[in-house]
Amino acid sequence: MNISEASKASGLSIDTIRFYEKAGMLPAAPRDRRGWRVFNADAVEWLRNLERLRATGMPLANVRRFAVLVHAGDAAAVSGTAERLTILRRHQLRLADRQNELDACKTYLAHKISVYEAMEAKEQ
Amino acid sequence: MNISEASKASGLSIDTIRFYEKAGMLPAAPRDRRGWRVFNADAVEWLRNLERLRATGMPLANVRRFAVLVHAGDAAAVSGTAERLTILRRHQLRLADRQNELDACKTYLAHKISVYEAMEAKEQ
DNA sequence: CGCTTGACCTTGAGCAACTCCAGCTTGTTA
DNA sequence: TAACAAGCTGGAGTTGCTCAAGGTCAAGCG
Repeated sequence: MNISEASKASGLSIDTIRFYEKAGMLPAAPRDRRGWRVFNADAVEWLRNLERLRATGMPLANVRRFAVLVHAGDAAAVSGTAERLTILRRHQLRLADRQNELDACKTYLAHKISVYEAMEAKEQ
Repeated sequence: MNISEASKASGLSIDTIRFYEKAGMLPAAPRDRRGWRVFNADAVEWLRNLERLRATGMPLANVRRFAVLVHAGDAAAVSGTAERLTILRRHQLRLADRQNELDACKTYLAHKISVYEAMEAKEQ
């Protein structure tokens, strides 16, 4: 799978994928003989995870730290479990905040839209 | 009400309020004799609206356009209703996307966290 | 009455996280 | 063999804040 397919499959733009690679958020993609990046199913799955975390506001620095822990060898796979849990649990809390913001905005929009609709109806 | 009180009441940082004023997203705040900005209840309510829209990802350019329409005179208050509705309805759609992203991430986190918890339990 | 303090002011630089662009390489297709 | 499509790199540009330096001014204290 090339980068444009990986982009479509993950929801990240091509530029963003290259940027993430350079930023150490994914293991450097292997290349074909032309020098093009090749993505397998695992790589794409990881891109999707990155997209989820970033879309919901996890800072790059945290995502990078999580990435390093996930892609480290077996030794780190053990020793880093606690830290990974910490990062993910902190993000769960952030999601709750986001949900509140979303709900507040939903309410605001519903209200304002009904006001403007009433104004339009009266004008006409 | 001074800027630090307005900041606490709206959830925007002091710097952000000044930045929004300069960016034309709020009517230039009146000043007291020292040159300090003064915010009344309406101004703070508007800051809260800005906070809701931005926290949920409306681009500055759209917020600014909405702000201009809202704070224009009576003539524009009539003629701009349709455009305001358009802006807000578009944002409602964006909220639905955000909700989906949030839910997807929630699921992912719940799954990953349970996996890591199982690993921790086994280690110990 | 002078001095310090604290909260605000402005201007401008810095930063995060992309996004876009110019110019180059390479397999394929006509 | 020339053109094309898709990728590559390095670097500049954009958005939306955030921070820092240096300045003003009313109020309180000695």
